[in-house]
Amino acid sequence: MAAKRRFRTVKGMRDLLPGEAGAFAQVEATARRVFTLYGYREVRTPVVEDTDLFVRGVGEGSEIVGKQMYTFDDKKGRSLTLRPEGTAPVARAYLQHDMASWPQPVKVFYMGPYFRYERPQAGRYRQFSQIGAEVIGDPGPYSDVELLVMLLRFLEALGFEDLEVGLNSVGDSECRQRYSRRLREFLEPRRDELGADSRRRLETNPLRILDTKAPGERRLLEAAPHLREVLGAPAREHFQVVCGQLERFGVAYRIDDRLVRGLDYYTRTVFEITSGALGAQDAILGGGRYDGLIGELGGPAVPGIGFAIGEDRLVDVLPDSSRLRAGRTAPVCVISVGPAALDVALELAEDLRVADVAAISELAAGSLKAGLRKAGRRGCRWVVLVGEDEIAADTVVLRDFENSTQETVPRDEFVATVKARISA
RNA sequence: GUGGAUGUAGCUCAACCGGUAGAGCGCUUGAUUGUGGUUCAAGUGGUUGGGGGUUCAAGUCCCCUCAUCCACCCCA
Repeated sequence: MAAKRRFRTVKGMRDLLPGEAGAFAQVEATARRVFTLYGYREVRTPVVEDTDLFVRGVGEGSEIVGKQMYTFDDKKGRSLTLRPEGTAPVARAYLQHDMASWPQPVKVFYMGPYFRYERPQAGRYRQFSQIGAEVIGDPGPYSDVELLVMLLRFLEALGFEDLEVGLNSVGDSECRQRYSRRLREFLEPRRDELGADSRRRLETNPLRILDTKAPGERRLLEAAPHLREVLGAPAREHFQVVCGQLERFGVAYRIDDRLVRGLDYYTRTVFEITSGALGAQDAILGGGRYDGLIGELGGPAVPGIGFAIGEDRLVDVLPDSSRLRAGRTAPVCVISVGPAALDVALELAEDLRVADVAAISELAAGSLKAGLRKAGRRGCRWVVLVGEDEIAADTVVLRDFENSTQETVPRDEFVATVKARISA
């Protein structure tokens, strides 16, 4: 390698170059538009939080808290953490700013970078982008439905068609405890059929055994008791309303008994949307209800529900229609023929921008030929040319690459002419 | 944290059984005077990820290391 000691991105982190960054911007703009349509408002919380917020919020038993956090001490010895997820910070903000005194429920959305120290892989980075939304303060199932419908609307707006919506209910904490006990009773006698990971989880978090990928364990679990069979009446009714309403709104979903999520705060409704076009990390979004989280953080018993979209994964499988609308450079390129017209070229480009026409100026070109070649490669369709002749005649040349035609127009009319040609 | 694969020019790749690197794309310039895309020509570009070893000789074999990718795990 020519430059062996050149700096590069840190492991698990990446640069988004113009093409990719354009797709991200497109996705974010769509999210803002659709979520705003549903009455959600954007919030931005800090990237760094008190470590304890995640320990308490996400759960000590979770893998995230256990081994994936970027945690460090600041100069005063406070333990801080780069946020690994977005719900706990929003819940914190809800309490800190007493949003309980706002009209309930509070509906917010947010987007930005998150950090998890994991081994990078397809669709998994140490810094990744999430777009999330939360509804805090309504315990009812209709909020679940509206949130899911909004999500589908958003994906539809981006041109997605064949996505799998998985749905389940993990019940309230009493149901979960009851179920954990049953599952343990069922699996304990078959302990030696389980892998090391699952055996460990048998003690710590039996529910997580459900989403194992090991074929042998999956077969074993077919005979296991179902989570939804032990749901208490309130959780069961909640889930029934959610399912019924989703059907009413034409949302195609699949009930997935094995769908349990890794963050400890989830209760009742949980969901996940996957894409077959991704690799092993096929979840492009996941979420659920967290009726106990705010209480866990020291607040009142306020229920909530939300989701997080893995923007990197979403962009990976973004339909071409959305991708094309992203990118795009300026359609007009202003070239000076020879150095004598540089100042005029600069001025002409500025005239266009003042008139709201995106223009790129080609000021570094050597020959006119080189300038035209660059304009073409940059994807510009029109070129405005000025040289000594044009300055003398007070005109500019407007060339149309697509039709290989050009016209000479008076300088004081060129902006209007360019606008007319572009919109034609 | 565990396992597998791969590291040769800015990018995508080639180099038979070890004989001191090559193509395409890109970039720059030119094909008469101020006109792109196609074509043609020339130029640019590499201590073969790094270190050590074996050998007369290593991109090629061995060891170490680093990085990337994929999977487990985890989850968005």
